[in-house]
Amino acid sequence: MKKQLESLLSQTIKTLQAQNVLTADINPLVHIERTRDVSHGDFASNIALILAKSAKTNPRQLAEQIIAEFPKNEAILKVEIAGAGFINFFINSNAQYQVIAGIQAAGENFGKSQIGAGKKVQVEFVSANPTGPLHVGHGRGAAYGSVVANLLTAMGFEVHREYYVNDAGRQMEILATSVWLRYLEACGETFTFPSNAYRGDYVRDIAQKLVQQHSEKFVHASKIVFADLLLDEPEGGNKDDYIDALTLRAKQLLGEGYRVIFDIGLNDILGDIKDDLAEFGVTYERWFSERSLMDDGSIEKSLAVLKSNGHLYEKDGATWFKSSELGDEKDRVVIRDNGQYTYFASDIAYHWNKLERGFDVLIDIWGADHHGYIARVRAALIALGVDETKLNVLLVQFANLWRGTEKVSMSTRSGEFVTLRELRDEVGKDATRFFYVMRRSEQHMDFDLELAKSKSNENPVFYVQYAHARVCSVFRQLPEKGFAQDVALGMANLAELTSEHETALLTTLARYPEVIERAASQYEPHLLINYLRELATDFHTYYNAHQFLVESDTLRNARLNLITAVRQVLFNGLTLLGISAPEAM
RNA sequence: GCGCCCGUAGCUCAGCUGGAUAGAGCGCAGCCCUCCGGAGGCUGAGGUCAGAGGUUCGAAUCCGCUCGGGCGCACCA
Repeated sequence: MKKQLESLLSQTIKTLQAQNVLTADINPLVHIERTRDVSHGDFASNIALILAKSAKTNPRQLAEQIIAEFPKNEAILKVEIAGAGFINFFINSNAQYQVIAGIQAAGENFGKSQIGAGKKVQVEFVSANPTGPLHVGHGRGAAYGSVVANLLTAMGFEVHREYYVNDAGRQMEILATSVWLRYLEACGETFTFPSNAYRGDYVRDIAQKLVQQHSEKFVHASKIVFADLLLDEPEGGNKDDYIDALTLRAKQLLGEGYRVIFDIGLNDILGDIKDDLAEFGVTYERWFSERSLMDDGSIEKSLAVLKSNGHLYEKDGATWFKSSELGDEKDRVVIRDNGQYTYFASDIAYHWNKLERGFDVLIDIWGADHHGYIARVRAALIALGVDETKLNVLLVQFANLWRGTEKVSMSTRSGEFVTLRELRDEVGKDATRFFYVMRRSEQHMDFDLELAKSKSNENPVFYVQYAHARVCSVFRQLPEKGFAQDVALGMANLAELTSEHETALLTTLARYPEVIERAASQYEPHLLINYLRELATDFHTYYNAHQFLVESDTLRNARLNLITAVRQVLFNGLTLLGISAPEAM
């Protein structure tokens, strides 16, 4: 309906241009919006206000002319001018009922479109280092990314979900070293655990597996391991230098064995992350290995291109990228003075690789603490000579956990962070996903565990799911009362749905495709959440005000068709969110 | 210090790319209710949209400034 009005309106504009009422050179963005107040009709346009100036007339007069030329249409009851020059459209009530048939016909496809047909979108999200379990910060990115991907899929895009695995680099080496040290402890060696190593219990668990699989094969006496090392930070040294030195020592002592330990750590943690995300309803088409970019020469190749384009230089033994010339605040190192690539170097290669795979749109979902990274990645893409406008970086702010009025303290340093798995175990998948995407992603959010768990109307997840269950409950009672649904009879008598609750529901249902399109195109899943809460509210209000299972066969079946449509839309929306639509609760 | 994000009811948050009287939930005040699931219903109070400017027919929304909060400014990822 909205689309129809928009196209009729732009037709009208063209007509007026042909009549020289409006100049031909303007090409206004015709925009129809739903009214907030019923006295303003169903839809409204501000087009006259926008064009009045260029038409050298006043808005109300222009609106007059627009209405005069507006094509006649059966669905439109009347068109009015209001206020400063708004054009209000009143829809024929018969047209309002069509949404029920539309929902029935489309079923699970209601709300989907083909706007993105033929376009490939890649969504990269989470991509946490496999150095430990996912925590609640990653959880928000996971929920957000997967819903954005679902929304884009519903718009007809070919969506490719990807997790970039940092399976190379210093952090992973520190993990491997940490595993080895815990392994040594398990084998009876005693020493002071480095301050910069990974201290989580999961490291001990992995070390234990190492013991089981390889017994004492990798044991070296702590005397030798720690011989002639630098000082650790608590002793007045530098913790980074210390752990790097220890890693080097590990490689020397272990030889090939170092890689075995490294891979055990990597595979164990990555496996855990994969399970965790799968249980959270988050799936990927591909887990992209950073190491593969080193192995196949991609990093070398992309740096070579940068070099030949004159964007690299040497300074202090390191190789720098001149990102400051391309919008970044300073230049960045791509090869360290010890010859190792920085994380940024592989990221350049990775983003180049993404574009070479032919995606029309790249979406990167990052934690908000990485925002400083955007400029340099963009700079790199420009320097490589590829279309950097395809890259969209979406930032997700952190979530604070609350238990009622108590803030749950989290500090990564002490290892006392709350994991995503713990959160899911306590709150459940549905509520976790719902709460994570309930707020705009770039908004800091408070996540109340007590509220998320509560079975009451204050809990929005419960409220929405309960609306779905309630419709199902009505249908369970149908045979108990000796009735059976007659869909055709109901469709033929939709005109009996005349109460304000019913017309409100009809409008809300009709809005669904618009909401999905907007949520998808702006990457804002919270719009869908808000919509579902409104739909649930409309339904509960209706439920409280009217008996559905009335004696009249025509009215009863009309109402059953309406609530069937409600159930379908609730189901479709919840499914896009990756949340279940229970039939009873 | 520089950069990015944010500031809307007591609290948590919406606000449809600049529109009509700024909304919802919770909380608060009052009233009603014994009906398909009481996991109710109705009404009300509550706002300098952080502040002061600018852009225009029109600003919570756009632009520059001030204040306040978060984050980032590595040869870490």
